[in-house]
Amino acid sequence: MDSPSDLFQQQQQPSHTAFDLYSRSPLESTSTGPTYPASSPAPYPIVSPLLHPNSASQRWGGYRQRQCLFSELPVREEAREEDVEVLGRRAADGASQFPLTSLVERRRASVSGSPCDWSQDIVRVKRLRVDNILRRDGDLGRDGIRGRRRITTHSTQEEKAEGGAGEGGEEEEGRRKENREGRRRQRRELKLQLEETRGRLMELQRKVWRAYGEQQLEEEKERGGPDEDGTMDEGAEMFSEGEGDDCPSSALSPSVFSLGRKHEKRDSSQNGNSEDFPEEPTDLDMELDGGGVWLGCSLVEGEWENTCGSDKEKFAQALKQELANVVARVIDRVVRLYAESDHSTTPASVLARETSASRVLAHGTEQAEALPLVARKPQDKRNSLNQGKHRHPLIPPQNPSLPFLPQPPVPALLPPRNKEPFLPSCPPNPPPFPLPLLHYTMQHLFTRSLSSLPLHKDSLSSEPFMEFRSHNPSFPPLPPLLAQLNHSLADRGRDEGLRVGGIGGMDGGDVSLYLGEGLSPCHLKKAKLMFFYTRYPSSNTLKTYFPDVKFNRCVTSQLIKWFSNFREFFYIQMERFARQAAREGLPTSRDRVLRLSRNSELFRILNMHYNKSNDYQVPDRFVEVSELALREFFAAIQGGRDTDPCWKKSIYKIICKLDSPVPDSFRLPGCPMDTHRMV
DNA sequence: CCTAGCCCTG
DNA sequence: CAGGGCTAGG
Repeated sequence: MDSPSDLFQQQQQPSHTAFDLYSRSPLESTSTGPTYPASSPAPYPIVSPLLHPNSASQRWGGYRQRQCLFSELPVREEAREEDVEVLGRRAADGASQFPLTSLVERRRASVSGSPCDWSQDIVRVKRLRVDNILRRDGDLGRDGIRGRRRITTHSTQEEKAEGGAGEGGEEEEGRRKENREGRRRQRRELKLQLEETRGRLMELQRKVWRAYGEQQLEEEKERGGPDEDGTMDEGAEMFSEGEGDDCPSSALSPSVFSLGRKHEKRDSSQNGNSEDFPEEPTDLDMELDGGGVWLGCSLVEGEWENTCGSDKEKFAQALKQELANVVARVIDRVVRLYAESDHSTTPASVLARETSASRVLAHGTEQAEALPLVARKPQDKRNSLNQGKHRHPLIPPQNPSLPFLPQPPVPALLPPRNKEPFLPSCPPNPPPFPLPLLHYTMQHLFTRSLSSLPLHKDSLSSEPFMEFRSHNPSFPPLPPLLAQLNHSLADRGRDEGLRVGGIGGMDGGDVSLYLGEGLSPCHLKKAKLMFFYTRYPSSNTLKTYFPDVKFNRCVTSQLIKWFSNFREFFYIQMERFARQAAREGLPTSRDRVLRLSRNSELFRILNMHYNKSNDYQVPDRFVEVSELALREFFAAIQGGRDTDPCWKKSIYKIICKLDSPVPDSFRLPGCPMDTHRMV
C-alpha cells in the first residue's frame, strides 16, 4: 500500500455516511472566516497529517524537507494572499492536469546536479545546529536562564560559589572573571558557528534560488521568452517576492523565522515567566532566529525528545502554526509553478480555465484587488474583463457547466443562457476556493496509489469543480477508499440486503453507500442528479463519475438502464404536458412559446423524481433542456407528427445533443450534495 | 455477436 | 425501477 491511502486512513475519522462527510466540509465549517484560505492555516484537511508528529509526518520526511527548503526562501506575508489568487488562476490554467509529484521531483533534481547535495548540506547544517543548541543549552544552564534542571544545577553552582566566597574573596573574584571570560568566549564561538550555519543556509538557498531561477528562465525561453510587459519571472518571483532583493541573504528574515520567533516571544510574555526566556534581547535571543530556522525546517525526533516538557508544548504550538502556514504556502507555490509549466492548452481547457479563473477572480473583491499586477498576465485579460462584469463575489460569472453545449438545433427556441444555475446556492461568504483546489492538488500529489479514483489530469480539464463548492469538493470520503481496499467490507457490500433493490429509504444516507461494489441507493441518487446534466451518459462517463463502483457488465448495464429509465420518465412527462398544453392551448404566452418555469407542475414533478430530497439546486440548464423538449413535443403534437410511430425519435435526437458536462464534484465517490441548501 | 436504447409489463 | 423483448449499429 502506498502512503497516500495510509494517510487518508490516519487522517480521516470514521464517518457514518457520505452525507456527513460532505456536509461537514471544511468550507462550511469555516465559512464565517472570509479570508481564512489565505491567512488562516489550520483547517486544511490535508495539513492535518502533517501535524501529527507520530503518524503521518514521519512518512512525509521527504516532503517536509522540500517544504523546509521552500519555506526558507524570502516570502512576504502578503504573498500568501497573492498566492491564493494566483493559485486559483493557475489551477484554472490547468494546474490540475499534471501530477505534481513529477514536477516537484523534476525541479528538485534540477536544483543541483545530484539531489544528494541538498540533503548533505542539510545534514551538515542540521548537525551544526544541534551542536549549537547543545552548547547553548549548556551555556544557558550555567547561566540559569532556562530549564528547571538547569536552574537547579545553576543554583547548586551558585551555592558552591557563595560558599567559596566566604573563604576567600579575591580567589572568588578571579574565578568569576574566568567564568565571564569563558562565557564570552563561548558566546563568540557560538556566534561564529551561528554565522557559519547561516552562511550555509544562505548558500543553500542561493543554490535553490539559482537553480529555480535558471530553470524558470530556460522554460521561459523554451516557450518564447519571458513576458514582455515586465512581468517578473515566476521562478524568481517565487523566491524573491516582496523582497525586491535578489540576494538570498535576506532569506533569514522572512515570515517563517520571524513567525517562529514571534511565537516564542508571545509565549514568554504570556507566561510572564522570565525564567524560561530572557526578557531583554541578548545574543541568545538572536539565536531564536536560528530556532526559527529549525522551526521552519523539519524537527527531527531526537531534537524533539531533547526539548523539555514546557518547551515541547511551545514548540508543538509553534510547529503546528508553522507547518500549517508553510504547507499551505508550499502547496500554493508548487501548484503555481506547476501550472506555470503548463502552456499547452487545448481550446476546451482554455475555455474551462477561463470560466474557472474568472470565477476565482470574482470570488472576493478583496482577493481580486489583492491580486498584484505582476500576476495579471496578458492571457488573463479576458479574465479581467469577466471579472469586471461579474464583480460581485457572490455571483459566479457564468455557469461553467454549460460552456461546451453544442448549438441546439433550434437555437431560437432556447433563450440565452443568462441565468445562474447555482446562484441560489452561492454562499453568503466568499467561497474559499483554494480549498477544493488544495484538495485536488494534494490528491494529485498522493493519489497515485488510488488509481481507482479517476482524478487524473485529463479528467479535470473541463471541470467547473470550483463552482461546485456547495457540493463540497472535499476529500473523497474515506469509506469508499477503505472499501476499495478492504475486501471484507466489499464483500459485505455485495450482500443482497445492501443493494438497491432491497432498500427503501436512502435519503438520510445509507450504510451501504460505499461498499465498493455494486450500486447503492446513493449511486442511484447520484445518477439521478447526474441526469440533470447528462441524459445520455456514455459508459465511460459513468465510469468516470462513479469511481467507487467496481464496473462489470452487470453494473454497467444497470447504470445504463437507470438512465434509460430516467429518460423514459422524462419523455413521458414531456409528452404528457405537451399534450395537455396542446389541449388547453398555450397559456398567456407573450412570446407565443411554451415556457417551463420553476413554479410549474412539470418542474415540480421532475424535481420530485430526480431530486426527491430536494437538496440539490436543479441547474437552469436542465430546465432549459426540459423546456426545449416540451416545446418539441408540443410542436410535434400540434403539427400532427405524433401519428408517425417514430415521431419521438427526432426529439430524442435533439435532446441527446444537449448534454452538458457533469460537475467535477460528481467525480468524487459518493453523492454530491448541495450543502448550502441544507443550511 | 455485443451493446445501447426503446418499449412494454409488472 | 427491473426484466425482457426487440432493433439498429458497430
